[in-house]
Amino acid sequence: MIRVVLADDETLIRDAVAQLLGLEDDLEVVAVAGDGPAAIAAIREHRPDVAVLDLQMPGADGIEVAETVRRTQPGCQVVVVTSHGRPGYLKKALAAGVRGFLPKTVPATVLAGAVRQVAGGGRYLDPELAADAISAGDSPLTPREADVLELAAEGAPVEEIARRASLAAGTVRNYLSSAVAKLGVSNRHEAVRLARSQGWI
Amino acid sequence: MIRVVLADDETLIRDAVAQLLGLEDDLEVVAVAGDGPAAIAAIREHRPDVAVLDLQMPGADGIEVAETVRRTQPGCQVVVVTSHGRPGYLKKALAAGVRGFLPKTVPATVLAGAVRQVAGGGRYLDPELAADAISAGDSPLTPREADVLELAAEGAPVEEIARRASLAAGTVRNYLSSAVAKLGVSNRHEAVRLARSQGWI
DNA sequence: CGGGGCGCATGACAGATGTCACGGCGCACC
DNA sequence: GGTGCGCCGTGACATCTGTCATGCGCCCCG
Repeated sequence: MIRVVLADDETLIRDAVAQLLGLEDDLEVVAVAGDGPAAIAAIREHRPDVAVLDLQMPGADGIEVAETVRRTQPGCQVVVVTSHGRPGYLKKALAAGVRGFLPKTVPATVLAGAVRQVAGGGRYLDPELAADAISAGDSPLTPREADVLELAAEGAPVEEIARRASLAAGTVRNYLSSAVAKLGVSNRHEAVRLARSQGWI
Repeated sequence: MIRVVLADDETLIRDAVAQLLGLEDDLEVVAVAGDGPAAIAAIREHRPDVAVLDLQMPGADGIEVAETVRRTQPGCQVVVVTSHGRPGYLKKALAAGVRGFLPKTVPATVLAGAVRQVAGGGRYLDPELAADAISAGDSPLTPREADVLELAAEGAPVEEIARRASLAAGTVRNYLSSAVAKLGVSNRHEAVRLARSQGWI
């Protein structure tokens, strides 16, 4: 019997997926959680074989939880499920020791299969996402460029970004400018959108 | 027995929720669909008592589907489920004849209860969302302001917005300026974010 | 040890944006 | 039949952005 802890912030989805996994003969959902910290606590307490984590959760996202789990409980394998299949997310997830990664667009049987796969020491990556991640390449942005672009994401003016990043306004403009150039777009907002879609910020 | 058609673009969620509803003694999921047009076709073919629709779907969103259903099959009641509980969405949904509206954060039992409620001719609105929608008030934006703001949402420059809206650049600036003033924010991007969060665009 | 990349900053300039004032047109409501 | 409001536009101005050139210091790698 494979013991599973499930975390997703949407109760309806959590209940439904828990039901669904519970119907499999060899799977048992031993606990569920609605946010990152609760997931960490549940995994610590119930010591499951596999943790199925939503990528987007309040408190701590699936990747942060995965990192904690890897450090504190190497025996627990992590599968991440997400609505947003950004290439950068898959890379970060793999770096965090995640063994399974799939979008919510897959059929239920695939999730069950992935859980079995990682429980047996294997891996399961969604082929589409894996192909995207490989072909997408790494982020061309330097760390500071990414920082600044992230602060620019909410439409804040340069001056406010500068304050929040403890930089001079001119420096912020330079970073934004080089990010825009690297991404081949025409203004900061398109740069934000592109970087977001790739999971670079 | 209440016959249900379920539509959601994420297969995993669709499968899971279908399972879950199917476990209820008095509910029967007679068809599922993964996008708007497929939902319309499935409802036309299977003539369910209740249609449970995700708000975000490719092709036609839950509200468009609801409008079609109301026109062509008044006997089929619609419940809309969403990840994004924007006040404006609830208003639009009610205007489209939707009888039930709830976020995906509710427990599974609530969804089943809502389905029964609307099947019996009643309504079910999530109390939180209903309160938000009432207190949020209507959009202060004029139709054209909303149009222009929507076109500005992707970070397009004024000139492009003007072309796409068939307006003079100065007029676009005026609309953006008045939208920014009405929303009490400091630039167009914050205006877009606020209007988005309220479901006004 | 000498590049080369990166972080940080300044200054200057063109172009885009936000603001304000103003005017005309059409429509609905009193 | 006026009065208001929304819609559409122009022009001018201050400010913000995007771009470019340039400089300094740091650290890593060959």
